[in-house]
Amino acid sequence: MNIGEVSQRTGLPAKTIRYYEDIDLVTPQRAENGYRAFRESDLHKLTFLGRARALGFTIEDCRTLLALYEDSERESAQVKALAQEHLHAIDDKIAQLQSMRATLAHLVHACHGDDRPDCPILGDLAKGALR
Amino acid sequence: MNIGEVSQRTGLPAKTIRYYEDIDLVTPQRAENGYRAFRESDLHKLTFLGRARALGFTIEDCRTLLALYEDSERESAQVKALAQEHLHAIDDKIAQLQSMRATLAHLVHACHGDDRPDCPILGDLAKGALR
DNA sequence: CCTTGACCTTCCAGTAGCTGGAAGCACTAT
DNA sequence: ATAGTGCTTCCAGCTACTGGAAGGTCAAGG
Repeated sequence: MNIGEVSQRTGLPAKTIRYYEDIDLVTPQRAENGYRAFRESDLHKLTFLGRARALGFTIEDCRTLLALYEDSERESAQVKALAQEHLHAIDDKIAQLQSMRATLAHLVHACHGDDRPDCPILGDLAKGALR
Repeated sequence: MNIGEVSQRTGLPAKTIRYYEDIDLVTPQRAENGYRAFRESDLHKLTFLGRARALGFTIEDCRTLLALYEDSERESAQVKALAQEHLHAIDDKIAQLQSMRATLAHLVHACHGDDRPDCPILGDLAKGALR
């Protein structure tokens, strides 16, 4: 299977797939013409990676998950721990964004947004500044 | 005012302040010894930048906001539009994270997380893969 | 006067995770 | 033979910093 087909079937850009090879997440074989020759197992790994990335796992997390995935001796507790940690990170991020959102929404609401220059948004950003 | 004091008073790392000078967000004067000499107005700009960044505005947004801040002829509508656009971006991000969170929470919940290898988290990530 | 230590300077490199583009070979169809 | 697509490698760039090395400057203490 050439990279184009893999790209189509996984939904990952070819560039990304090459990059994943570069950082040793997949190691496709090579055809005689120098083209990458992907096996089904490579396709599965890439699908796996695509999903894990879509869930927001970092590349390094993905590497770990992939290793666990390939390790039939793994303890599911390890996977769960990693996922849970990531879940907390997501929660933190959501909380942070929501706090930003609240402040910003308040400011946007307060700004009349017309052709005059006075603007509570800028006012708030400059708070603490004398001018 | 030297960079150390500015750093303390704005809460921004000195490195960041130098970086902001590098990309022309602030242009402090120089003392004879080559040290950066910040005026009050630089401090205000940096405070402004710190707050805008804390609200998640990109550096380029900050540049625009700063220009509007300094422009007494501005129309507040421009500021409001920028803020609103950013608000939408934040909403999108929150929605995306919440969707991730839901999926992940479900998987975490489903995984018993013990010393056995079977793990619905890995199972789901591999979905579509035969193995 | 000299040294120590804190503070400042510049410059280079690296972070995460790709993405774009150039130059050039391989393959397919006409 | 040629055109067009797909593949290859390599280099650079993106965001917004951050870390570290090598070295100049300044104030205080002995």
